Amino acid sequence: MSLDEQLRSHGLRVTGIRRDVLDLLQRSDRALSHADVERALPERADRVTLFRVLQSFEDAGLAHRVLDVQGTSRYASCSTECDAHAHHDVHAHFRCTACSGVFCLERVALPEVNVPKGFTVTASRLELEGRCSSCA
Amino acid sequence: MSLDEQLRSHGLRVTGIRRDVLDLLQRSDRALSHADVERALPERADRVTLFRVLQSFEDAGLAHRVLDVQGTSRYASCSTECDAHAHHDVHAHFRCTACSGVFCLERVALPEVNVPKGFTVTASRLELEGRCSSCA
DNA sequence: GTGCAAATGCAACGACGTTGCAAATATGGG
DNA sequence: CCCATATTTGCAACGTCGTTGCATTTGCAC
Repeated sequence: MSLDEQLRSHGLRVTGIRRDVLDLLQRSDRALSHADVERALPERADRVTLFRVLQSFEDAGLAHRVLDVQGTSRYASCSTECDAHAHHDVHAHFRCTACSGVFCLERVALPEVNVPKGFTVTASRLELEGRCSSCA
Repeated sequence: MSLDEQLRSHGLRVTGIRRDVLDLLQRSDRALSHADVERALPERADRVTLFRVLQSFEDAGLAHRVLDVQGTSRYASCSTECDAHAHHDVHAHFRCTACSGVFCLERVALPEVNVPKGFTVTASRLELEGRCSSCA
């Protein structure tokens, strides 16, 4: 499916910036921060616009947000199994403490955990930390 | 062990602010943000000082840092099994998406995960998300 | 008590993220 | 193809979190 089709099929209008950002995310092997995107974009885009584009992708289910070791948001394009309502809880992540990179890993079966009385769990993820191959 | 003894035994000088902050952390059932601490403190303390106090606690192994759903740092006092060098990788966490609260949970046995070639894992945690009892 | 290292307070700064508003643009209907 | 309109973009301003540098104060060892 082309970039334009993907955007439209998720209810988003097609614009140059959205096309460029989606392309970037899909080519990347890791989650990209707002700053990464700004740097890598073929043509300058307003900072605020990028925040909004990334947010629209998350709302539409085209990308999902994940925090890096510093607490900054990064975005990765969703695999096809994601949809707009349940695309937060299928990933395991690896966070590099050196470069702050975030990588999506395979799905894993997660252990059961007892949560305190009255708590409701909507998502659970396994989060790994360490050094990625570039920072080893 | 008294607050003062705990501070001293971790190589920290005893000051009023440190005592107050450590007391707060140990009484709390959840991880506290810098802003939480600032608000709850018996007497006004400089913002920067609080950041440094919390950081010193983390460095000394008296508390550990954990990010909430918004990516803001929160601190929780360490259990006795923590020490200055390896107190990052023993917890499972629950993050409330409503109030951004973070709660430390019991230890769990984590599943093995295949990481890409060249990656080194130094810590792994199970992270749960949902609503805490106060926000249900 | 005295001296020194450490802790505190203050000012300034930077990154990240948000909001409001005006101008530009994508898209559906004629 | 053009028009009307809802969306998107750009810009300015703002807020929070977190850091750094420096002067002052304070804990603590002697």
